Amino acid sequence: MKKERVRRLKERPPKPGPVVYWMSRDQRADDNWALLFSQELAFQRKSPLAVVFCLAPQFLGATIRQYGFMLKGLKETEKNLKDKNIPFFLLRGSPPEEIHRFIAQNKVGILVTDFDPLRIKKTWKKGVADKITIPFYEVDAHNIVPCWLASPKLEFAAYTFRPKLKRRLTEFLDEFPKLKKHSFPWKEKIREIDWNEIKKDLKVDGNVKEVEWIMPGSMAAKQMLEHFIGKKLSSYDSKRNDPNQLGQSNLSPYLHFGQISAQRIALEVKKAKGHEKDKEAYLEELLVRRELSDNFCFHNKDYDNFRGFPDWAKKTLDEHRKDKREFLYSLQQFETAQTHDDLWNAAQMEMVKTGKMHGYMRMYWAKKILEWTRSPEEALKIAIILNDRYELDGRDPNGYVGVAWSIGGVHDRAWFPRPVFGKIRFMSYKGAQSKFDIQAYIFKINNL
DNA sequence: ATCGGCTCGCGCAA
DNA sequence: TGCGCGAAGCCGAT
Repeated sequence: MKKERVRRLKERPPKPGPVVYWMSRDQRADDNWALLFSQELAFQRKSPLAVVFCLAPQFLGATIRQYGFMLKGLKETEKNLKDKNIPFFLLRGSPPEEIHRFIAQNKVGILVTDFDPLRIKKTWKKGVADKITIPFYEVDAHNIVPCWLASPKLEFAAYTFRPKLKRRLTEFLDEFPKLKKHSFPWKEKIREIDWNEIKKDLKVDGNVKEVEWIMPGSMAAKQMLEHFIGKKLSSYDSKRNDPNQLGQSNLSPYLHFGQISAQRIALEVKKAKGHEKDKEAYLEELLVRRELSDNFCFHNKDYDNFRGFPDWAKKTLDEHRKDKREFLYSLQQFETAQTHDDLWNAAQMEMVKTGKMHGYMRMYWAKKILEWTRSPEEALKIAIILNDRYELDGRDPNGYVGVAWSIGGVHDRAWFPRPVFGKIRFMSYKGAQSKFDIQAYIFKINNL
């Protein structure tokens, strides 16, 4: 495995004792560079290896919808790891404290974790690094080209990022080695995890129900990928922006929880039969836009607030603060889909009912929140609250960048000015009408 | 249906 | 310093 996928978070001489992978963003046993690196270290040292996941009692407003999806995926991962003689421990509580406690109790020699650009994860890792006295590594198991290598700075747009990413892609888009059976057994007794009890014990919002149209876990993710390649890829370019066509890959919930690796998807799509145009359209989204989202959050501490917008966008939004808003809605009115716009309401209901709004509608939805609230700050806040509450793939760099693109011109350019939006790109009901059958979409959502 | 204008700033060529 | 062009558009003219 390429050593460039690994960074040191803490330099200390290694101690004897097991290698532990603190799994967080990449919740899978297969195709996981952080786990593969951990096993490589453990074999070199002839030491036991374990995977640890720390379940935070609450996480950025997540509900049972997301926790349920995650826990079922983790249960499967526990089994896949067990098949390789790698124990899986589920801790509960504040991650810095619990990880530190685990390391001390089990006399761990080296700690490895996966990469995540979000603020809360950085804080957790810093908390752990400050407490421990062993080497601590971070592996980018989520991106194909490690985030810190793809570009050393905040990229202005996709066109500035694309050539940098592509230059590195041939080098990093390689096959995964197989996870091996681990031959140095864990010494202590391994307690069975009672998954039902853990779910019952959660103190998260139970009002946003779990969804049934998509099955959680790595196995289901692979089936979804096969289905996408077999049935949808060949018309991806023409169908993906029509909310009435089932043209999207539906892989984002799995990608968000790391139940499948983007690198695996890219390898399979490249191998697949089909037109280059469709493959390229999909790979553009999977690679360039996804990894650009990590770039944005990694290099911009204000990735989820107004200060993170580009200067031209802040300036133009400031100049239009006093513009008259034709409609004004509260969070509660948005949440319950009580606007005057039947298309907007349908998009909101799609998200509430299924946990996944169509990609085209996500743009329209967020831009209308800007149009119908008192300030861009309020709009951004409402969009993030709703996205994180209902979307299976909420709390993801992709989500933050999506609303920042819609409301704050991030990775976009200036357009002809108009009220409220200023030079931020506008989208209209009429425009949607010219692209797809709005009534058919509304009908479909009402009948879910 | 299709086209041009609208507008900003990065990155590269000169 | 100039120039081409970009993550998904809109609008009005033809």
